[in-house]
Amino acid sequence: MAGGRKFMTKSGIEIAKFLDKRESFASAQEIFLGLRAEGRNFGLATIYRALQSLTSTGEVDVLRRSDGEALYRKCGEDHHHHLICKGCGKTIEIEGVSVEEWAHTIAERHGFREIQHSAEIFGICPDCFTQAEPKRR
Amino acid sequence: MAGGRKFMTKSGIEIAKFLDKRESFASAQEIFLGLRAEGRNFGLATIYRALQSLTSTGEVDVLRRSDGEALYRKCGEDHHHHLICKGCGKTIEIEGVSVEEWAHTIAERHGFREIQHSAEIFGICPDCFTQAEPKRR
DNA sequence: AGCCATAGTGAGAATGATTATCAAAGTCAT
DNA sequence: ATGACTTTGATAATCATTCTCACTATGGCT
Ligand SMILES: [Mn+2]
Ligand SMILES: [Mn+2]
Ligand SMILES: [Zn+2]
Ligand SMILES: [Zn+2]
Repeated sequence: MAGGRKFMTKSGIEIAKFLDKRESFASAQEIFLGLRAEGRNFGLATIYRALQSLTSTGEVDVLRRSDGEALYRKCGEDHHHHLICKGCGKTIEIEGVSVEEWAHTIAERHGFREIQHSAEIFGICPDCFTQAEPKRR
Repeated sequence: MAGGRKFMTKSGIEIAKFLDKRESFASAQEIFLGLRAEGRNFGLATIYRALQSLTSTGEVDVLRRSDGEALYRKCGEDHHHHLICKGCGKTIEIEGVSVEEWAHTIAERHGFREIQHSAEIFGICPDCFTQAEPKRR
């Protein structure tokens, strides 16, 4: 299901590596600044291009922040959902057999085909709950 | 859970009525043009303001299109999810006891508090599947 | 009716993420 | 090295959303 691995440019590989080191979702702008902070300057266009390529193959997951900005994360190969801390952004990959069944059952009941679904959980992680200050954004 | 009904301006009521007549999600821009087509001109600022108020009370649901644009819909009072046709936009409100349980279980297992969740299903409705041409966008 | 305080409106400017341009720089087989 | 092709990135263009702020509508009061 993880689309045929696509060719990746030199920059694309760097950007994928950068995402690999992050545990949380990051926006294109954050990636841009994060790489720059490491001394490696890429153009924004290059970053957006790489991100487009990476998401099209499923190598990178994307979701939308409440303000509409797109967030990217390098994830596991297989289908999964996310548990995300609203405080620090910590992200845990989760499975959801019951969700898969639910989506399938509902869709079938209404005669829908070519089904997709989204399901994410947001909350405050234990660290952020005890600490006054969340670690990061 | 449906927040204390908030005061609504005259324009806000009109905009809520407009959404009431629609079965699908609509963007702010579509609402703007739709109202204009009915001869009633509202400023975009007014529409965005009303939408903000309506979503804050939970009277109107909001979700993000894949391109990031926000979509709004007048929905039922109680908590629910959506089954949305990718062809015509037809939207069906669905319940998901199993999803509620899943979210709760996962969150508890990882010690997360203040839980929220999102879960939507997308597909092609029977009408759009048989017809060559989807009705609307 | 006339006056005044306050809330609501909307044209237009500002913001900010994303995309489009396109010329310059890199790659690579011959 | 030459030429064909790909990649890059500074910059401009888009476009949804928010911000400004002068103007209008409303409602209480005399
Ligand atoms: Mn799933
Ligand atoms: Mn639910
Ligand atoms: Zn946290
Ligand atoms: Zn349909």
